[in-house]
Amino acid sequence: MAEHAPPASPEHEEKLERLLGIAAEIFAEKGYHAASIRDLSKRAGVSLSGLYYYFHSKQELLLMIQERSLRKVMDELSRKLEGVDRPEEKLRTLVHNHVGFFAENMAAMRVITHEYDALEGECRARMRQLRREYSNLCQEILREVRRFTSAGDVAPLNVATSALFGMMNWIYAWYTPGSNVPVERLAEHLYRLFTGGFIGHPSTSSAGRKAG
Amino acid sequence: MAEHAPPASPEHEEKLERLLGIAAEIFAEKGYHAASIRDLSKRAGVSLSGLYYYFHSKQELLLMIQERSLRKVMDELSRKLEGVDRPEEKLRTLVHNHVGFFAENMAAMRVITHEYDALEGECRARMRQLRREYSNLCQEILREVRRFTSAGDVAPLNVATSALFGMMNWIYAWYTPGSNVPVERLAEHLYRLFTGGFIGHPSTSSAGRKAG
DNA sequence: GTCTGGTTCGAACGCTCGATCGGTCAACCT
DNA sequence: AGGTTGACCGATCGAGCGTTCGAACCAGAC
Repeated sequence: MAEHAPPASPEHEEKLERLLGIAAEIFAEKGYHAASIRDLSKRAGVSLSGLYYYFHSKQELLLMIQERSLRKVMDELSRKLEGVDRPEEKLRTLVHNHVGFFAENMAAMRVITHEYDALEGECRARMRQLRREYSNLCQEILREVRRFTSAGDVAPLNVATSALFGMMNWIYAWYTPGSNVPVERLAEHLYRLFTGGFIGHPSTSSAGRKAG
Repeated sequence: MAEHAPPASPEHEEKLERLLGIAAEIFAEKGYHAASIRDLSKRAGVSLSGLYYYFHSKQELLLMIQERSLRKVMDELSRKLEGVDRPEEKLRTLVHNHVGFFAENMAAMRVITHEYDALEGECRARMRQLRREYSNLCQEILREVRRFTSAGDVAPLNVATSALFGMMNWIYAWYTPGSNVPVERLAEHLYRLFTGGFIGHPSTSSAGRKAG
């Protein structure tokens, strides 16, 4: 192993990022197993064997796409959470960050949610760890929200967490960015649906801004 | 076409159902493209070519799994909805039916939600139609709920519908039947989360049963 | 016994896939 | 000028894929 160690030169990293982006698009379109390295070769304008200079295997390519993207989501969330104290506002930040990143980076996010099972062995373990971290962070925020509001035990925390991720991740199945529902509005809708529910409760809650 | 028309004899149908069940399991485990007809051949104890007596192609096999399963869900829902008048109860019935069928038929439901894009051309169109019917039914129920309750315009109906399906369909990513959360309880949790939200509203709603 | 038709099978075809290997070529260092 | 190295490529390998085809099996009817 370590046959061709990543030189990490800026140009190298730049081209790698470009390849990962194109690969994410292809994986998102056709699915990991149906997509071929030859597809990537054609669309990127790089020879088949030339691609293997940037990754060891198709598996590693998939892992890099997922790991880098999810890390970006988590890093940006951490940054945005600095200075935020109110639990409900933390939750709101998480939803907006997730949905926003999702809409702006549809291909990669689709690969994360849809091709997780395509990872094998060590690769799967690495992503499982990262996903768990993210999920735990979300669950802890929910715990705070519950403690600091009148939230009863409508559902166990893990069920609520999964439900929230379900709402957010299902976006890829129906939402097309640039539709009549802008991203920020969509995020706010999902946030309110989750906290207040479809029927909603009288007043409470944060932003009074509504109007359409 | 119509080379070997389905004789529809009881034994034929029975064996076909068995094959579809096993195929659903394999597709659910490895994904449509990663799974091979040879896998099905081995697990079913039928020769490779013998399988093609029951379907014309891998595509048709996938279509049959999805179409039959979703139709079952919809038929059973229609049956359960007979005699139900209150909109909220209709919604509750839909959620319980969907989640219940999901948990009891995990493989097929996973194939429906996860391998829809693996369908091509005519097959995709057929399933799109069926999915649209189901989704529309759900959306109409939500419309009724909104009209007959104090439900404000927390979110557009299509967003709410998609959010609900997201919550329900995401189950396959985390829930294992027979865990510490029984299916009926899970369904009720999701129903309440969706209608009342995570923070919830004072009283309202149906079943007063809570306790843990 | 033999005919018939639904059912099953072994063997093979053509194709695409992920991955490898030896080689080329410009850029840089000494 | 000679040598090293990072970046890239054409050709190819072996494996597995979906699908086909003709032959065999095996009830029950005659």
